[in-house]
Amino acid sequence: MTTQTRKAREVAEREELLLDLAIEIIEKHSFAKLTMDKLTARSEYSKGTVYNHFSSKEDLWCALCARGLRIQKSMFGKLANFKGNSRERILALSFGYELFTLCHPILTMVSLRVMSPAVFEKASPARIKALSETEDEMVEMLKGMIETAMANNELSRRYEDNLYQVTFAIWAMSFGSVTILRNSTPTPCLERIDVDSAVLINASIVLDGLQWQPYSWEWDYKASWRRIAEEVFSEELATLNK
Amino acid sequence: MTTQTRKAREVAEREELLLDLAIEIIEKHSFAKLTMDKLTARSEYSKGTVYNHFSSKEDLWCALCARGLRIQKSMFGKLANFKGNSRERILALSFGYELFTLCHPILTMVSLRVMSPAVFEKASPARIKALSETEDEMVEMLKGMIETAMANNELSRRYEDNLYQVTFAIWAMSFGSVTILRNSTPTPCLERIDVDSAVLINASIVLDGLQWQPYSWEWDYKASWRRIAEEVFSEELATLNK
DNA sequence: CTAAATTAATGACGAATCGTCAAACATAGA
DNA sequence: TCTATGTTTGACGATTCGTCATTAATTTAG
Repeated sequence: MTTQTRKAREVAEREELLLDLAIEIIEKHSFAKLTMDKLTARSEYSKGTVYNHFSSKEDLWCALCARGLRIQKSMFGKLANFKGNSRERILALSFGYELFTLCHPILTMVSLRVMSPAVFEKASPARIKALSETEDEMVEMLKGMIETAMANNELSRRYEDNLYQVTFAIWAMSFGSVTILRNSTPTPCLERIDVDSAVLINASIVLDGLQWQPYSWEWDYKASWRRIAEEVFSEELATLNK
Repeated sequence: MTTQTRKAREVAEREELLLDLAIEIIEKHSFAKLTMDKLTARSEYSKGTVYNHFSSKEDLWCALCARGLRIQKSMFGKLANFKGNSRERILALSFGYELFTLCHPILTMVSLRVMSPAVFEKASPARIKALSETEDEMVEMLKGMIETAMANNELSRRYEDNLYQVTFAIWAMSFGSVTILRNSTPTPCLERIDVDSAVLINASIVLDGLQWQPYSWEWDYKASWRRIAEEVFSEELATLNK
């Protein structure tokens, strides 16, 4: 029915609007200051309506997290037409993830917070389903790239029988590096490393460890890093430096 | 004065007691259910006294986090008398960190939560100082091990001029692996890897990438992992399996 | 086009929580 | 014993969460 779909679209649009407002509140004040009352007050709707969208505060958090994952996925999708060797393409993923955390620090912080059973228990099932599906799609994308490279003999066959282990290694290093860099309190260790290249170096160490060719000493991956910035993510970088 | 020190000791003991109770509350209910009122009710003190210890709820979180770091540090201290090559000793650190998250899941969860500027802003300065000092001590311990190994030519000299970068790489991989494994929602990727050896494998990939000798294919690090369990952490493992 | 039925929006309200502070209490020294 | 200093108490105001009876809007049936 056309009225049905119109209604659904309006609801979806309102939800996006509410998420925009929620982000605005966190930006202006802080994560703790995001309350349902404030969100209601800032919107042109009432509390009940807000609760029609988000079954609880935790559900709102998950909705923000889901938006973050949607953005990540769309950023990863951009490297479909990026030409480069398989290692460069993996690096592009790491680049994209770091760039996401820079462009959307609030959504990043939210994902970190949401990562806990206590939160999931209070979120609506539909929300959780959407969330984990998007996550799986991204994992599968990374795994697909590893599979192809393995078929082409570009990395060690030692982990051939469990590609998910390799996926996990790359994922864990990206996540760990970026999370510590961007969310940790300032510490002497972090002050003494080059923040701009830390993620590239860490990814390179992992890829070297997987004997993923060409090795870091056989190829100028700093140049690749710059090329990824220009050819894939110029748009995001422009808005970031505006 | 002896009364002074007695007073101070009593206060410190009471603080530890309150932390025990806080953990108990989170264990029995959930992180969100830990309220100052409940903590007060469960203790034999009043709200004002509890607030004499913790300037805010966030300060209480930081206190829990500080306890976690103290425990981690004491666990790392245990491997002073562990005999093994330098790679095995690094692995023992990863093992210790993972074991900590298994023995103290609540403290681990808290550390993750606390990792945000918004929380630190509401914690007392003294608490933050204690926290970051303990953290630095652990980073320096790891860095020291890397330094020694570098001096003995046991890993690539490529990162010689910035040992903190190597420190960060190992730290990021350990943190990322454990955090995703233990805090993430169940996802197909994680269901298809061997959770018990994932941290060892990821650490091995990083160490191979650093060309840290002997390589993972030249040495039975699974045996090292078992040896670490027996020789260093048998005590903790016993309480874990009780 | 009107009236009934269904669906959506509203905001006042109860319960729970945070952090404060004037008053009660305890302790140490004169 | 009495005073000065420090500690403990719990009632209280201010917020916040989530609910639900009431009101408004929309759809359907006649």
